[in-house]
Amino acid sequence: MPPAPKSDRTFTISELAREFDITTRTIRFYEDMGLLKPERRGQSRIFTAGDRTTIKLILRGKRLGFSLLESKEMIELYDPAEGNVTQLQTLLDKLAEKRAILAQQLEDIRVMQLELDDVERRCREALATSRPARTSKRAPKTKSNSSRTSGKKR
Amino acid sequence: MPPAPKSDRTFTISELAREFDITTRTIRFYEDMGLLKPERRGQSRIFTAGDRTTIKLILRGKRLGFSLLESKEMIELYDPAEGNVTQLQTLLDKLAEKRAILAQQLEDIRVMQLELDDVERRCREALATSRPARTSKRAPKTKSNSSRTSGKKR
DNA sequence: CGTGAGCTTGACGTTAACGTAAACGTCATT
DNA sequence: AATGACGTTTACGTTAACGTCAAGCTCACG
Repeated sequence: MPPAPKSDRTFTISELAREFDITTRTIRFYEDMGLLKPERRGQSRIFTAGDRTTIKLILRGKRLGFSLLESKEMIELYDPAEGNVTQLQTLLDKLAEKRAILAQQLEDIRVMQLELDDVERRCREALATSRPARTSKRAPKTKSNSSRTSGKKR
Repeated sequence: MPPAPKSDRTFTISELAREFDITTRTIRFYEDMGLLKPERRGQSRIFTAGDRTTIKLILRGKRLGFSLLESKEMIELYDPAEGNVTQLQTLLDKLAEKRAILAQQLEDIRVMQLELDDVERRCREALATSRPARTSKRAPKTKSNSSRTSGKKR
């Protein structure tokens, strides 16, 4: 028989666990939550490429701080299971909602990056002035002072 | 007496709670976690502008899925309290760590946005073909079929 | 003076997202 | 036939981040 087309590949629970560096318990938990619906080969679960994708989506959601229910919502948006056809407008609304969240996150990240830039800059300055400057021609000069020893007594 | 410079303004717990739409319980919890260190006026807590900023940082962290401990770490990076001066290299390492996380989040958001674009596009297509098209000249045509009713029996 | 608004400190309850352990089934191999 | 390597279910435990009382101070106001 022909070597089953790659798209039909199935996975065991431990294969997926290894691939995504999660435990089998976690995968079973996702099933309990209704996020995965693997078929059964006797007792054992058989996962499809679709299940694998779902796990990817869940983990991406987690990296952005989404709860499992939020991820579930988004996955259901993406995969309009049943009856959703009658709810196209609702779907568009939810899409806008999610977009708003992502936009806020983008802004939050942007600001955080700027702040990290600032911290790093000051940190490098401190390094440069505390050490006699490696190849620099400028004398150490015992510059003003740490400039970050402001406030916060105690 | 002069009307106390704005930077010296202090806040009560409920003022901050209202401003950020969180409960006083939450603020006290943040204090227990060591994130806030308000002074005391007798029994009552007196919050400074710095405390207010800290709350802002915490909430921004939460929007990105950071735990309180993670936010605390970042805040401590930003506000090198004590002894950190000796750990400049460690600080730079942690900065790089945080940057990596933010970069991953940016990528995650980018992909999600693309996916939402895709869902929305198909959604609008479905709307256009299901309704007879408002000002269109093209006949409804009872197009192929929903094209999204693939797989997933049951 | 008592009453309400706002503050305090416990201390137990709750939810999400798993961890962990027990007890068992099923093969393939030794 | 026993030993692993893998799978299963059931069920209680754990952590984070608060929620939700309870009981009590304290101060201005009518």
